[in-house]
Amino acid sequence: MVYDRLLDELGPQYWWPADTAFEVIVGAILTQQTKWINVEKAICGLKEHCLLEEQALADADIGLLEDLIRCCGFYRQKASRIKGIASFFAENPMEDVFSLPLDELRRKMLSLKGVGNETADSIVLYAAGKPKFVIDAYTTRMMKCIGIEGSYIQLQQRFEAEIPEDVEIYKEYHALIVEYSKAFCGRNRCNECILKDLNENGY
DNA sequence: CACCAGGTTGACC
DNA sequence: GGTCAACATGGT
Repeated sequence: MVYDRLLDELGPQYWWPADTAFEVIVGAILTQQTKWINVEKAICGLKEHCLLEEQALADADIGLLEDLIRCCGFYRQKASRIKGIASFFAENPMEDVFSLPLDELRRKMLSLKGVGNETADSIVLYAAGKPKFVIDAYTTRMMKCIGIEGSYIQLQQRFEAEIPEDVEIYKEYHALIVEYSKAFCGRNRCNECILKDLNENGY
């Protein structure tokens, strides 16, 4: 299995690095098309200003937010989006929202501005701890390299059908694919070994 | 200097 | 249903 090989080669990644579920959610928006190192800087600044909390972030000055997250790019839309999402969770306690059935929770997250498929699944998996496999650009490219193309949902269904429905495995596998791709794959092609392994030994 | 990073949205077909 | 420009900074 590719999962076992990646785990063996790279070791556990322990994603998502964050102190709280709310930090995961904010980070999920900030990391869109952005290197994690820049997200860490922004998270750090938000923490210094005690803004990594639902009500505080919801009430924060938009100009201050823009300054604090400028290093993440798309800073104007991201500032208004994390503020909007903070307002939602200030009104709807996370514990209540996360206790919704998985599909309902996912739809609820998708209804928030700034939350698309990947971000919704990152929140469901890494913040709420429920089994939804996250498909990102690296995963999409890896699949394309072995001849499998499809919509986000189609790729996700394929993964979820191939591997055990286990939150810890979902978390690690996605993280491993990202780290492996960053280390060994080019922009338009994947490492030959993993492709061969995927074809011959399965996910 | 060109290219890309752990995407999403709204407009349009 | 799908495609596509726009969104923006920081590092190689």
